[in-house]
This record gives sequence, structure tokens and C-alpha cells, in this order.
Amino acid sequence: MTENLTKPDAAEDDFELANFLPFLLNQAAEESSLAFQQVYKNRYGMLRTEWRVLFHLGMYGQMTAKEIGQRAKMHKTKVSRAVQRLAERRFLVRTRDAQDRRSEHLDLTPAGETAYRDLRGVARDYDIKLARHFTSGEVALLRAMLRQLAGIR
Amino acid sequence: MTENLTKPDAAEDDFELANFLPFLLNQAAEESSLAFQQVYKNRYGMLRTEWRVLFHLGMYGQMTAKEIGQRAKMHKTKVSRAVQRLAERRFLVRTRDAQDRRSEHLDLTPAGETAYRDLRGVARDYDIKLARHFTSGEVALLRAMLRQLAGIR
DNA sequence: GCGTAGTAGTTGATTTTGTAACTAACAATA
DNA sequence: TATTGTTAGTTACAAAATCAACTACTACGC
Repeated sequence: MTENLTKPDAAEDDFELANFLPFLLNQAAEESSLAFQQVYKNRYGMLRTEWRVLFHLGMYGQMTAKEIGQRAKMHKTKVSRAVQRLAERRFLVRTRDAQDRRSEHLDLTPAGETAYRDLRGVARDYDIKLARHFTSGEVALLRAMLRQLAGIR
Repeated sequence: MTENLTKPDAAEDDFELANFLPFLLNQAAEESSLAFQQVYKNRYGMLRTEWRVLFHLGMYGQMTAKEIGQRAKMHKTKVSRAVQRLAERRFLVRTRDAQDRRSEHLDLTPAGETAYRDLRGVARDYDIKLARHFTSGEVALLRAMLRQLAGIR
């Protein structure tokens, strides 16, 4: 059958879905998140949003919900709900700012610190495992490109 | 704001959240999907799942829901619902397979073809725009690495 | 002070996803 | 033919994401 009658552009066009960067990025992101997701889910009953908040606090110390939202590019309602659940489970504590009583400072509890350190170890191992597929130069370039695409300047 | 004042291990440890590949991949995927998402959402009221189904049919011609699910790594319920909505909006038609009446063949309608061609054009332009940040060698390497990470062998 | 505008964070309604159970059909086999 | 197992796709219900409206507060202008 003449393919060209029904889809004239398809043959002439070099565009391939499998090369479309947003598609590829999403596939890679989903696949690479999966194994790690199992860990924080099964080990601590956390969602991705909660893990991100935990990691930001563990990594950078005391932060407000707003700061976390900016850094992690999470919407404030996502952050709010993640913080709520982490507070319920005693992974963090909230303290109102004395100067500006709208905002509150978030700190990990010892339990939160422990979970953070545990998960950070898992994350580091997993990252190394992912990077092993490539040379260190390739990985460095990949990270730089991803940072650029993510708009992290 | 305040950086790593409070965290003693953070300095000793070379692990950085901002370098964690699943995190970076997710950020890049989300950010790079955003602008394109606006197009298929605003122009055709489609969700990401629907766009993916549309693209697969436009790209590869007649397929079953199962085949789309395998190619796009979408769960069958996602595919099922996307197909349902695309059928309601008359972007595709379903025909039962005569030999195996469990499965059905999906084909784009003329309206579906039109939407597909339109969106493919947008996607191609957008892809080129994204790739312009890098050399063609870098982009080729990026695509190869993403494919590997996505488990597409 | 008082009024207005803006911000940090929360809540509620709606939409979308995820998980499991389900229907209908096929296949093999006794 | 009946039995058991498997598969394509759907549906129901719970979990989660999204968006808009909301509360409590701060800051500015008068």
C-alpha cells in the first residue's frame, strides 16, 4: 500500500516520537525514580512530595515551606500537605517565625534526621548505580544538560 | 537564604540533592514538558495520556491499546481511559478484531490526523528549540543516555 | 490609626491517577 | 463439553494532584 497517500508528511519528516526530548525525559525520569520510590514508600510510607521535603530539610537545614517550594519547584499546596504529613509522623517540627508570624520554620526531628540519613545513603548508592552505565565525563555532561533543561541557573 | 549552616555531615558528604539523577531528570522532564503541555491542553483539551496515544497512532498507524501501552510504557487503565476520551471527542475510532474479539484496533479519524499533524509540528519546533542550547553531538549523547536510562534497548 | 494590597500557608471542590477486581473472550486439555 | 488458565480491556473505589478560594498576617499609603 502506498503509505504516502494517507500520511504524506510521515515519510518525509524526520521527527520521531522516541527522540522527542520531553517524552524521553519523562520516560527516563519515571523509570529511574521507580526503584528508589519503592524504598521511601515501603520503608517510611512516604510520598514523593514528602521525600523531597525531607531531603531539602536534611540537605540544607531549617527552611520555610516557601523556600522548599522555590527550590524544589513544588506548588505550595503540595508542600503544605507534605509538611503536614511529615509533622504528623513526627519527622519534622514547625516553629512560627517571631518577626513574621505567617511563616514557619521547619526542622527535622531526630527521627527525621535518621530517615534522611538512611534515604540519602540509598539515594547515593542508587545514583552511583545509575551512573555506572556511563563514563564520568558523560555523566557530568548529562547532569549539566539536565540542569540547564530544568532551568536551574 | 541561609545555606548549609546547620548540617555537619552535609559538608563531609559529596552527595548533593541537586545532582541526584532521578531528581534532576524529574525537574528537567517537568520543566521541558510544560510549554508543550500548554499547547495540547489549550488547543485540544487533551491530557498527557491522550496526547501520547494520539502520537503513537499518528506515528505508527493502527495499533491496539495493548501495543500502545507497551510502547509508551503506560498502564492499561491509563490507555483505556485516554482511548475512551479520544473516542468521545472523535479523534479516533475503534474496531474489534475479527479473529480475537477481545482486542480492538484503533485508528485516527481525519480530525485526529489533523490534530496529530498540528501537534507534531509544534513538537518538532519545540524539540529543536530545546536542542538549541547544546551542540548536536551533545544532544545525540543526551538522547542515547536517556534512552538507556528509560530502559529502551 | 484605617484602608488597601500583598504574602505564607491552609482548606475544599474537582480532576486525575493508581490498584484491584471485574467482564468477556480465547486456548488448552481432559 | 466442562475446567482451568490466560489475556484485552473496563470499572469501581481509594489515593493524590490541581486550582481556586480562603484565613491570618504584614506592609504600605494616607
